[in-house]
Parts: sequence; structure tokens; C-alpha cells
Amino acid sequence: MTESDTAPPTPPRRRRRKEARPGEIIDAGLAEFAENGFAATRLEDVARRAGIAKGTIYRYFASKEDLFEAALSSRLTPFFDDVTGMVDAFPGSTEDLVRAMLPRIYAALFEGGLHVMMRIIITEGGRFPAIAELYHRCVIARGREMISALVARGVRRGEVRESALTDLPMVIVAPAVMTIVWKMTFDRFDPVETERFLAAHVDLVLHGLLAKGPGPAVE
Amino acid sequence: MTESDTAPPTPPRRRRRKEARPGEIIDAGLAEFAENGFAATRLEDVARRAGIAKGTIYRYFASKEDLFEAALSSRLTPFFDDVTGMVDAFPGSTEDLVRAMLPRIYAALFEGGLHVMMRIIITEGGRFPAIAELYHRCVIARGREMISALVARGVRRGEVRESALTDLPMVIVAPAVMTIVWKMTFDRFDPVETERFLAAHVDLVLHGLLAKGPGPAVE
DNA sequence: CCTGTTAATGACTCGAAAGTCATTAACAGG
DNA sequence: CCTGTTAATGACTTTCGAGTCATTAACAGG
Repeated sequence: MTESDTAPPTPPRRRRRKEARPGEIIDAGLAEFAENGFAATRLEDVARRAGIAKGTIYRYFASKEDLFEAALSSRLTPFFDDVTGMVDAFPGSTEDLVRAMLPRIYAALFEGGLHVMMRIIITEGGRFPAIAELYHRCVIARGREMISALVARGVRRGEVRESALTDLPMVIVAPAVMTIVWKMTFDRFDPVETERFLAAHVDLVLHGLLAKGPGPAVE
Repeated sequence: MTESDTAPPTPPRRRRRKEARPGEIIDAGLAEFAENGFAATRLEDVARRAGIAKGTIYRYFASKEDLFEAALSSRLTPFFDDVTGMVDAFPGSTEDLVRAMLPRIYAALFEGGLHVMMRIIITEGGRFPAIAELYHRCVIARGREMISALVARGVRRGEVRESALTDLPMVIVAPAVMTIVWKMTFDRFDPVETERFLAAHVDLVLHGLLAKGPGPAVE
């Protein structure tokens, strides 16, 4: 009240923010799509979540599907860039590398927002081949290269045995995928403790990969 | 033409088959739900696939959701019954048991129709808690018991080491879950060879579980 | 063959959500 | 302060699919 001369007491209901809108709409859209899936999401709800009117969405996106694709494309985070570098540059043993890398992947998934993306890809990927393909090219394929690099490096150093795993390294991250699926479906009545799950994952991978077995677990 | 007196030349367009209908509708419904998800499935399409009119569906099911739940409930196959028995009755080593069991699980999934069910649970489970809970109780929980039994038996026999895996045995089937997810989303442009995947899975699990490592792979 | 019962049909209703557009008002530039 | 541009609005139109129901015809039993 005392400062009603500097700031307008009633800020305008409408605001023109051409730059900020698309990003806000995408944020709201991702949240709704992750929660309800593509078909069951109402643009009315997306608009409400973004604090705008439904019509405004159509100033920036031609259709619901267009928004969906734009939203997913905008989040192809270059998460794996530095992790790939990490594999090559890593000074220590394969065991140490695994013990460093899996927690990082879990953190990106469950503390960062990546699992929201994964959830959408898993539930809708089958019905949006273009998006699945994009995601495959930008994230999955690079993740696989990273794991391949890890295995190859281990074999080179004589720490990792040759096996069926050598040419199918994706199997190594399967427990993380399972965790995502579990959280999507069963978590509310049978919750997963991510840390314990991660520990079991590390344990399985180390014993499964290493030629001589890992050292004692680090606490 | 020569036998046109025994069979009616023009079979009636309508046929009254009160007994057979529900099953046929469920089959058609499952296929459509697996393909499109719940929200995007049209009952018109379910009807066409079942070779009937849309109205007929409502003679047997009260609503789309009712059909969905009936369809999923009808396929809670007691697949794990005999497999659980198999664990306890198995005469051989843990290694042989794993080598027998994982292929069976994969066969049930990918040659039997179980993966269709899994696909629906994965994509829709989050939005249908009642169904997820049912499936969890009837399939997932029993699967976990089975794996637990396998691990416990192995520990008892001195073949399996104690580890973080001992109390989180689900991690052991994670590669199978990942295979389902992969087939749902990326298979069309980067197909998985199920056999090779299974081989890598067996390899990982045996090295990950056994105290002394497995014997040479059996061809 | 005739006839009553009821399974099956598909045109219809109705509601919900996608997408449109004439109107409104925020802001910039004069 | 005035005014033109255009971002924003929300009531409106359109589309689409779930669910209804009066009508039709398959079959059974007489």
C-alpha cells in the first residue's frame, strides 16, 4: 500500500511475453503428457497449468501433436556427452568406473528430470515412431556407445572377460530401465528404494563383467 | 457347388453365439488396447476386429473400462504356478536351473502372448491402479517369490554367494523387462534378436550370482 | 412351418475435447 | 498521451467417439 506508486497495484491479467511462452507451454505439456499420456491429455489442462488460455497454445503450436513433438524434441538433453568423455578419460579401474558411472546415471534419471522423458517414450514411443526414432538416435544409441566403450576399455585392460555381453552391452543398464518401469506402475503400493536397487545393480554388473570379481564393496 | 445341399450357400449375416462372444471381444480388445493404449482405442475398431457391431459389445460389457478390466483379468495366467514348483523340485545345480528357467520365461513372454499383457500393464498401469495392483499381486509378487526361492536354494546349496542381490532378486529379471520395453519402442528400426539377448542375460546372471562362476556355455 | 424370445444391429444422441476467430487490451513508438 | 500492432483471450464451431435403443432376424420349441 505504501508503495502503490512505484509498482502497479493490480498487475494486468494478460501479459504479452512472446519469448517466454513456448518454453512455459512445453513445460506444462511435458508434465501433463507424462501424467496422462498423449491421448488422455487435455490442452485445456495444459493451458491452465501454464497459466494461460487454451487459444494461446495455438499461437505457438499448430496442433496437440505438434506440441507433443516439440516438447519431446526440446529435451534431448546432451546428458551423455560428458559421460562418454568420462569413460575415455577415466584413470582408474573398470570397477571404479562402474561404481562411478551407474550412480551418475541413476541421479540423472531420478533426481534430474530424465525419468519424465523416459516415461513418455516408454508409454507413447510405440505410437510415435518419428519420436522414438529421434530419441533412439540421440540418446539410446549414444548410451549404447558409452557402455560399449566401457566394456571395450575393460577388455583392453584385461579386467573384463569376453562374453555374450561384449556385443550386447545394453543388458548392463537393464536394471535401470526396470526401475523406471517399476516406479511407473507398482511404486505406489510396493515402493522401490532406489539406493538399494542401485547397489544390487552395481553388484550384479561387477560380478557379471569382471574376470576376477570385484573387490569388497566400498561403504 | 456340388455340395450346396448340405451347407447353406449363404450363411446368415448375423449369428447368435452367446457363449463365444465375450471371449472373442476380449481377444479383439486386448489386441487393440496393446496397440493403441486405452484412451486411443475405439470400440468401433474392437467390434470390427471381432467381426461384430459396436452395440454387441454392450450386451456383454457395461463400458469401455469394464471391457478393459475384464480383458486384463481374464489373462492373469497361472504361468508361474508350475515354474515355482519347478524350482523346488529341480534336481540339478543352480546353473542348470537358471539355464532352464530363463529360456522358459522368454518363451512364455515372446512366443506365448504374455508380452501383450506386459505391454498394456507397462503403458496403462500408472493410470489404472486397481489393475496394476491386481497384476502385481497375481504375477509380479509370485514371480519375485520364485526368483527368491531360486536364490535361496542356491545359497543353501553353497552355489550362490550372498550379496545385495539376495534380497532384491527382481534385478535378475530386469533384462527381460528391458527387452519388452525395447520391442515396444525401438524394435522397428533397431530390432532385438531375442536369442542373443537371452544368451547375454543368462551369461550376466550366472556370473553375477554364482560363487565360483559357471561352467563352459552349453551349445 | 409358425411363432416367441432375445442376440445382434447400426443409426442415433450426447458430451467432451480439438481447433477457430472476432474481439480485447498490452505494450511500443511517435 | 495517443495510436497501431499484435499477443492473448474465451466463446464458438466442429469433430469424434462413448454409450443408447428401437428395430431386425436367428434360432428353439411347439
